[in-house]
Amino acid sequence: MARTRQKQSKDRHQEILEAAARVITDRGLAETRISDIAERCGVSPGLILYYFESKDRLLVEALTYANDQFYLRLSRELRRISSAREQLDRLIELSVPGLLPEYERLDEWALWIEIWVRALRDPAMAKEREALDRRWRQSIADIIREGRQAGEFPQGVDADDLGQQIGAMIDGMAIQVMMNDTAFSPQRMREVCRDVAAKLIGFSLEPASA
Amino acid sequence: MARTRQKQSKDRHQEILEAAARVITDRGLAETRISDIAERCGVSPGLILYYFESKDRLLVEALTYANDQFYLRLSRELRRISSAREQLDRLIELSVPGLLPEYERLDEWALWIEIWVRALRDPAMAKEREALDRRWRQSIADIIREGRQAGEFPQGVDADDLGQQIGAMIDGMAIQVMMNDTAFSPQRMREVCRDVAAKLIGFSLEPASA
DNA sequence: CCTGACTTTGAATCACCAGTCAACTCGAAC
DNA sequence: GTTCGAGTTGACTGGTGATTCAAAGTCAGG
Repeated sequence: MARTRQKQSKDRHQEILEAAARVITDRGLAETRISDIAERCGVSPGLILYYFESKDRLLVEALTYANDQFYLRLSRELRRISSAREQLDRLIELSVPGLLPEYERLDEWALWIEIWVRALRDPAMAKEREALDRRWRQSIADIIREGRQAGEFPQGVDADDLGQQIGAMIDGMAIQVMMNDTAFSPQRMREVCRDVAAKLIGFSLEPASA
Repeated sequence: MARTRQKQSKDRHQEILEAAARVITDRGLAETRISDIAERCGVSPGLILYYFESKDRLLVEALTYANDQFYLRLSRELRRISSAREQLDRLIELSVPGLLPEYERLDEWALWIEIWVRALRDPAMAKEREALDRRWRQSIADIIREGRQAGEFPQGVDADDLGQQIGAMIDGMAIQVMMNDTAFSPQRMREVCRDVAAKLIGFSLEPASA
């Protein structure tokens, strides 16, 4: 059946993307060879280029794919939480590098930095990056809007602006944590992020929960 | 004279570092060839490796060198300003990518991202990065301490913690601005940074100056 | 069983580039 | 003016890795 073939082909496609993301995480974009990806899939190097036009395109797709996965997981989780406060907490938790080892997931942040570098010079990557980033900031802004509607958060600064500010803060701190485990621990990042987010949005943390 | 030789040699050393930083800014670390650097210096490729043990060491030194230059410029400027408020403003101005074209300087931030990527896997780079970053956050914390001593800023959160928070915010926003000129302009970043910094430190901006 | 399209292989090609090296230049010291 | 050695050149080497390709394998449908 054409269907079977198509499905098989699609699986392989995805399999390669996953392997690529994994290799990039482990070795870095610069040290990623097609043969590494092939090895990880248990196939020959030639096959990689049978499924992808070029190494470059594959890499961009892989970076995008990995970030998509993260986003899907994030929004699936948030959908289950009703309180905006708790949504925000969870979003922060999921965004702190290395805080939740149970996930055994790729280091999303290492991939983000690779995306940034590449986006500086590769227009295709730049475009993808913008979409990914917009979506991410949107999630934050949506939580704030919901929280306001529910009366959990006060009115105030434009929600999209806050999304941008809180997003920037998370990005900046994630870099520190990722680079420099000792001076700035994941736990500390979580605390500070909650704190600053509260201050920016304008609600106060219960003294007990700090 | 030995002196002359030594000086000449030192100039060449620095000349190569500058050329390297320039090439990295233009083409990105991944696309930087020894021959590009040589060409920029107007010398032959062989000479580059006469002065530097290997390409890798040269690149790390060049990234460090460029950041040093930025820091020196920054602290030279800040030393001339007595008001902490104005020091903070100036620090923000100098940190916003592309805000002050008159400098015609390298894009420091593009280099920072390269530093981050490399620091993820190269211990030598990681060490340099940490020192550079510490110094940078220190500058912010020092401004806050001075401002408090002078009564310009209220007492409050630990100055080093604030340095970390404000530093992270600047990092995060700089990334956005650098990547995405349209959605977040340098001017806007300056405003937002001042705003958020004021909120975090706990002073209020005069309505007139906004 | 055959056939033909899709998948997979791995050897061959091709370009590129870091690093080496033998030779050359040239100013300084004597 | 001769020697010395740092500075400089650019051709060469060696290795690497993306991409190509012809051949082989697989499998669904007839």
